[in-house]
Amino acid sequence: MSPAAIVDHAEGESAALTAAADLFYKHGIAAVTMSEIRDQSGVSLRRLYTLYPSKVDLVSAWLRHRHQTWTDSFRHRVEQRLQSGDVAIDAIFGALEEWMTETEFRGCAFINSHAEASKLIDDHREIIRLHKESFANYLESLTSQGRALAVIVDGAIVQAAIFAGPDPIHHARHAAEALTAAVTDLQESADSGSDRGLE
Amino acid sequence: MSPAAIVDHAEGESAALTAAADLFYKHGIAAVTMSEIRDQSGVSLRRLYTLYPSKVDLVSAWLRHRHQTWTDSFRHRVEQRLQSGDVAIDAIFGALEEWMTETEFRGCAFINSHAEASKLIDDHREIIRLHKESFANYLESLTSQGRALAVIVDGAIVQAAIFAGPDPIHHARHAAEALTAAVTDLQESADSGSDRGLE
DNA sequence: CTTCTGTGAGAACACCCATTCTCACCGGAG
DNA sequence: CTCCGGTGAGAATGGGTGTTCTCACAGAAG
Repeated sequence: MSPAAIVDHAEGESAALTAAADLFYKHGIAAVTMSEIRDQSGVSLRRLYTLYPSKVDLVSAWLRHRHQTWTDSFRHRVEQRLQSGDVAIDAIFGALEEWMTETEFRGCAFINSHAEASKLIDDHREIIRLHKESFANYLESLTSQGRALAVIVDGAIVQAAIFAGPDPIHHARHAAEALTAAVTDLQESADSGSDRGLE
Repeated sequence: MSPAAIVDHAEGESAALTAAADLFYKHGIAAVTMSEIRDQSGVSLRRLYTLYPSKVDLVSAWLRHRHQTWTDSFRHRVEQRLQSGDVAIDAIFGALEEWMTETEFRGCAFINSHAEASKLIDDHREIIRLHKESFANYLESLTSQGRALAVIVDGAIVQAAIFAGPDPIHHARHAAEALTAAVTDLQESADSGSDRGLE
């Protein structure tokens, strides 16, 4: 039971999950075969099935893994911007835009998976709900109006996947600014928020 | 070539399309087999394939049909509310809420289809884009900020499909009101020009 | 009546895929 | 050295699916 043993046991696991993540995200769950995952990962079918007893288990592992990595990456980007002096809305939408302009961007893995309706097990639906719930909570910790902001962001993600351009995210940012500005107005006039170019 | 002949030629076509529409929307495209469409419609496989040479053609016909029927239904609901004196935002979100609370609601057929990525032909992607484009144009004819509103609405649809409750649509309406309120502020009071539907 | 066209019912075909199995092989244990 | 558990490569299995084909039949035309 040395540390090396643990590494040994996990051998190929990370390669398999990485390949699965790449393929599932790019092509959708149903369109990817176990053989393709073997080809891309170099992990044999036999080992694949000892690591994940069925494709369902692999999908499940992918969704959990995706939740972790995506959340980490997004929060990291947001926090970087916050430390650069960005206000919350700018940090959030800057991070989103950065993600959406990646060449591999194909929308939200969880929304996409949810659309493959009948093939999903209840287990998967639960992970999807939890991811969206977690994301909304995070936005809520950054701004008031977090739930409404989450709706806007999901709309932007979906439209960015359908139309390839940058318009959806700009419209979303515009809506988000109106949303938070309205609250700011209510919250006392305070200083005169000179509307920066909302572009 | 009497009118009866035309009817004869179309015999079963409507039944086939109705069944396909129901099944595709409920279960997703890939999950529905031609045999299931035959069983539910009563149209034999042979006739099915003379009407639609391949499943791809049937999917294509469904998307076009869905665009028509959904758009008609939505506009009808909106116009009813407008005539009842609702302001544009209330008419739009009232119509949406009515749709989303139907028991068969499973999100937007176009967003869902788009998520089944690799199985879609370019033809289908184009229909999906056109539908969203058309919808945004319609919102734009009803309110200023139509594009941003379209983003919010898509977010609400997606979240309503994931979470079953009414919260997403309420958050969306809240955001939409903030959006138009902000513009109204800028535009001074002014009167509301009632745009007739275009197209 | 016969002939021809088009149909329904369903078998047949030609794939594809998740999952399992075979078998030769390799490294460690005794 | 032999023995053995676990492995990779890939074939086999069992089931499913889009599409086509067979065949018997119904009805219009001659």
